[in-house]
Amino acid sequence: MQLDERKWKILKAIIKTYLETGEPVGSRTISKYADLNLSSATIRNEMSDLEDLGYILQPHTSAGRIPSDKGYRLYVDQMMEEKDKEVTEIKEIMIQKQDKMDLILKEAAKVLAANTNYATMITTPQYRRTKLKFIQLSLVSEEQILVVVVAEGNVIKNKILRIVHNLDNETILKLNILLNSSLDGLTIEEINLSTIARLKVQAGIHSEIVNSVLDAVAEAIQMEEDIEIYTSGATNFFKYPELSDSEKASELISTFEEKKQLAALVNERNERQETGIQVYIGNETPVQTMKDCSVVTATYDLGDGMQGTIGIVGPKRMDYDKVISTLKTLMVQLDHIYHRNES
Amino acid sequence: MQLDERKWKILKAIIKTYLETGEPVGSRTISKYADLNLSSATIRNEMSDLEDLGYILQPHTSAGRIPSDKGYRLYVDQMMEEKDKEVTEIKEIMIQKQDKMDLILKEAAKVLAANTNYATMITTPQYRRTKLKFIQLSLVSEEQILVVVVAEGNVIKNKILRIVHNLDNETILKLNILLNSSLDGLTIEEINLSTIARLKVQAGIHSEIVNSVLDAVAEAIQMEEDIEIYTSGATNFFKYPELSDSEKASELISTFEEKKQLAALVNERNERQETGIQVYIGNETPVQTMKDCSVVTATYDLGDGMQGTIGIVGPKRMDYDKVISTLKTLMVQLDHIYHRNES
DNA sequence: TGTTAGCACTCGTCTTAGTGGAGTGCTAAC
DNA sequence: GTTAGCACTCCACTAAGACGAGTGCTAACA
Repeated sequence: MQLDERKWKILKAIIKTYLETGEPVGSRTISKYADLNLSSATIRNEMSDLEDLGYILQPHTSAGRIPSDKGYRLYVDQMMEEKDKEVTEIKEIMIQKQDKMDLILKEAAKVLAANTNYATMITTPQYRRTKLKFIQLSLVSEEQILVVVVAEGNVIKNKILRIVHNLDNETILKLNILLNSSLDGLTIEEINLSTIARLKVQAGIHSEIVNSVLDAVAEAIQMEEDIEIYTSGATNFFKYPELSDSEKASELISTFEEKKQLAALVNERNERQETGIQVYIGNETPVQTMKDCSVVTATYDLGDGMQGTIGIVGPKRMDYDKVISTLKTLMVQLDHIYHRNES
Repeated sequence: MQLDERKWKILKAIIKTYLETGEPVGSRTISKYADLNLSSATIRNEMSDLEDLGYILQPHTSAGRIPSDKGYRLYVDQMMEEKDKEVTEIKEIMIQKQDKMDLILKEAAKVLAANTNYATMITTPQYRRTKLKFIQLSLVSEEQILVVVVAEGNVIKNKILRIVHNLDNETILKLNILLNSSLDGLTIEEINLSTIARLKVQAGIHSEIVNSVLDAVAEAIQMEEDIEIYTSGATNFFKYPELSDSEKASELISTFEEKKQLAALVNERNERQETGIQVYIGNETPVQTMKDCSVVTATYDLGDGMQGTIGIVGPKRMDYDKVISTLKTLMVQLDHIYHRNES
């Protein structure tokens, strides 16, 4: 059996109604739908078919129907196609004077949560294949030197090193020049053993410092350790009865608090490359605790190979339509903000 | 009427039992207590007195008694006196190789939450009256300079400035020397208008850069904006039936997620200077949403005027004994860790 | 052949009444 | 001053019943 025009309309009506009410929807409710003009009995027949096809299901006999994961999936896929061009507007995010991306991201998570009434997460961008831009050593006190590493995209890392033998400013200057001239513009993969060996020879008696500096460099460019995940609106789960019983809510909120588990969502790289938006419904999610939820993730791209992920977690009866539009808008905005700060 | 020895013993027994079970405790339960040897009837009489005195109360007729805020308060005050010298041991916090205080604090919040089964929060240290140690300007690209400000306690701030007219390295060097010689060792209060005016005169045509740099300095030393609060174990609220109904739990967890409201706890500076530990019971708390909870805060002090706050939020029937011991131990540990990293 | 009205049936939810038990306060005796 | 005993209170739990939303099926209609 195929999904004809009418069945699709009915399915859509069921899903939409369920999204609003959160309760199983019956045939009479759907029969009142304007552009159908069918009696409840007819609807019942069609619903029975839709159930056989696996798009909807009954929580128990004599209850209405609710969409199955398969039903949601169809709905979402269909919708993504329709929405693909259109990008709606949401209010400009309030950006405080701080030009720090971190704060903006935190704010974005908050705004998103407030707007959608779902739980949200956002990661700091990951600097894949980022190049070194600048290294600076300075003598802070007699036995401490400060290492500052700037990578492409103005990612800055500091490290304080303890040193054994005294260094004078002139030596530091020389080391600075040496380091910058040897390493400038290289990616982490390009700094290999031979580069390092050459560096050490040139550094002479200060080769141990080179080691420490390289550690700092590695730390600065290495993303793994440094990826932060900001979350907001975890308590929104309480707004949806199907998720708000103690046990489920506790699990979900814990997951959000822990953050580590959320990394799984980030790392699942988007198969849906075209739009960068990925929807996981129910069991499709890589995070087990979210099996009763739907998760929508979007990848934002700031150029220079910097990418981050935004995610929204809510009940399966999520307003997919709005969520996807909002995410798209946000991605565009992040892009703007970033490039405005840049120039 | 005064609290005689026997009443005090009974009150303690009631509170202890209630701390464990979380349910109103009746006279028979207490009568079984070893070192009392009284019948339930006698206990009932005493309990009636204790109720008149306001130390315990009945949720409803024919239920057992639970401690009132006043009862908890007496219990806690008494206990703090007893525990004042003793500092117990808990397992060493796992410190990863990172020598960053931030990570340690996050970890500390987690360990504390896991250990106590309450929700915990910890603030990054606030750098009051911190002195400037070092300023470094460097040319990163043609129109960007990097400002690095190091304050006492090795707090490092970075800022990227955009510049209009080209600067050569020599000018930068001069500015560096100028800035460091004028500002080194000063606190934020000591950098006043006359200092700034003098600086600008000396900087000549580059006085606008001085402005930007001073902004960065202010930002680096200013604590307000920069105080981070890490939280952990917010879902522990679910473990205590009296806090776990949707509404209360949601409010509490929101408060923890928001973090802003938590600042109120931090800012209430400890009246109890001697130990640095402060206990708020029920309505005593400055945060309204926690009126059904108890809050224990401790101030840790890393020297150099750097202080932070650790807090634990749980049900009123909190294991005050353990919490206070644990907090004390943690404070000592933070101190150790910090000074080990320092030297 | 597709659509519809009608009806019996199912099953979850809400309400109500009833029961059991934990705990108290009071009184009288030791 | 302490204790045993008893009547009383009130919550928590359970079972039974009423209600209603929704279904599936059948028969009639266009």
